[in-house]
Amino acid sequence: MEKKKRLTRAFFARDGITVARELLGKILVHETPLGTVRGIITETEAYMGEEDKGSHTYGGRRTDRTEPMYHKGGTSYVYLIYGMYSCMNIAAMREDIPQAVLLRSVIPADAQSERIMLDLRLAPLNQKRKRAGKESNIKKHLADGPGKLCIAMGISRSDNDVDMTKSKEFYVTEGQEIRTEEIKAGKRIGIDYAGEAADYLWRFYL
DNA sequence: CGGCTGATCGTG
DNA sequence: ACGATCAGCCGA
Repeated sequence: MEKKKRLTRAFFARDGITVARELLGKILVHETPLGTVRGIITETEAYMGEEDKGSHTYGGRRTDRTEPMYHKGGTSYVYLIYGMYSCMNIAAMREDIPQAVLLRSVIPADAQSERIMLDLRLAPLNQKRKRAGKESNIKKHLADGPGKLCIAMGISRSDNDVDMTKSKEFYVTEGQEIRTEEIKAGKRIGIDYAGEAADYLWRFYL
């Protein structure tokens, strides 16, 4: 396993759009009970603080839930959505500036990660119904959505408000070089209520 | 592939 | 009440 450098505070202490673009190709690492999971980040969204109608912090909503967004760049923000899924974000900028990047999609960085992701993804489904044969379909959609990403990487609300520039279990490392022409931009997903902000091209993917 | 629906619960 | 969602199911 080649050694990759961990991303430092300086990386995250920039505006959310820059961090969102530059996180593409980087590797999210999480220590789980099943082993170390590494995912190459392939899709992100920027949430740009108190002026962004799409953001939880719009209008200065600094609450217990949104508090991690106000923390230093590199702080995790994991919240429960629709009562049953988690969404994983990393705060950008500095203390009191609540910009953040939603991680929407990763692909496994190695064979061990792929195996663990599959196990973690199958577990809840097996519980619901004794359905075999779903494996091939799950493999095609291992972590291609914010909820699926969290399940596949074993991320839950216990991973909220972690300083990812310091943690030994939860951090981001350098990955593969991405040329700017490989980065595509689109509208953010699932924020139709956000008025004109729903049309901003703040979603980035490879 | 695109569209629709039920599931489920912490937060404000 | 309401989601920064997902799986399952339907029809084309």
